[in-house]
Amino acid sequence: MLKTLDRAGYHLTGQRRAMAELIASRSDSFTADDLVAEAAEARPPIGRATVFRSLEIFESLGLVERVHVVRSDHAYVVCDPARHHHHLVCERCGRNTEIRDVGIAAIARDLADKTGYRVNSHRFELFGICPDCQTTSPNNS
Amino acid sequence: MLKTLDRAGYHLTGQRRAMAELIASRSDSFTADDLVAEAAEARPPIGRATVFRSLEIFESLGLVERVHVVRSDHAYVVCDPARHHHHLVCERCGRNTEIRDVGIAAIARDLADKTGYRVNSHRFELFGICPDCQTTSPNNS
DNA sequence: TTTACTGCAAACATTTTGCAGATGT
DNA sequence: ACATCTGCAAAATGTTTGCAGTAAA
Repeated sequence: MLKTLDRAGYHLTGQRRAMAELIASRSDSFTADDLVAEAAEARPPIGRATVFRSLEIFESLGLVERVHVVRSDHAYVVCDPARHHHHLVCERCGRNTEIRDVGIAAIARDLADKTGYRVNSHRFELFGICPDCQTTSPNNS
Repeated sequence: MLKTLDRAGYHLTGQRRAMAELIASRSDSFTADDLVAEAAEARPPIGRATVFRSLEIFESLGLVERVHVVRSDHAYVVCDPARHHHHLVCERCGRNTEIRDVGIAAIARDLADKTGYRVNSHRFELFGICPDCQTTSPNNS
């Protein structure tokens, strides 16, 4: 992650290292605000503005991605920037599973043919309940 | 559209009728703010708060849907509430083409098997350039 | 040493809310 | 008549920006 930042010409500041650590240690999705809260505790502490600025950079490098979580927009998830992929997010705990391409690209190509659109990108996100949450507390609609 | 509102027990006020008309006349995607501007001109004029409240209702009834347009979140598109579908949005003009299910459901089912998640919903959105915009002004990155 | 980065606090944009009065049923 | 709906303006969110100081290269 740091390597990606460095390679892109960004300074490796203490804050960005701390950000990378905070983000990397997350297996679930998180909001900018979650991060702001944690970041204030980090060493060195990271200000709100910097969190947003970093997220922007991280996103532009494909290290994190914004997903459209039900009932609360703008969550982020960690990504492997190298591969095209999609996300499967647990609606209960926020856990995120990265999905390799599974034939969506072919469907997109097919739709391009049928509609005449030139399809530049697509977004495929799945929401559900992860295995762990299915066993724990099966209550909750 | 009005019928759907009525059947759901909502009052058919002048504002809601006007909203329905504004929305129905759109073949492209629009932001809440677009609508606020138009709504102020409508008769009867519709206030900001009412636009948001109406959009919320319309969305809950499946009459419109929020899509995650690149470079500007929170656009809305008109929907057929009866059918499961996806959206293909033109990045240039905002035009929206509704896509019937094209095998995504099967993929989702397959992923549920592989990951152990109970998949409740998915979101599949495509972005590109519509046929018209491809011929008109082919400049613009 | 030079330019990028950071924090702060203020500015912004967007959406929500309380309340008194208007309106649909 | 009664509950719902509306507008307004204020408040709550969420994100961005200007600027003076700080730190990386």
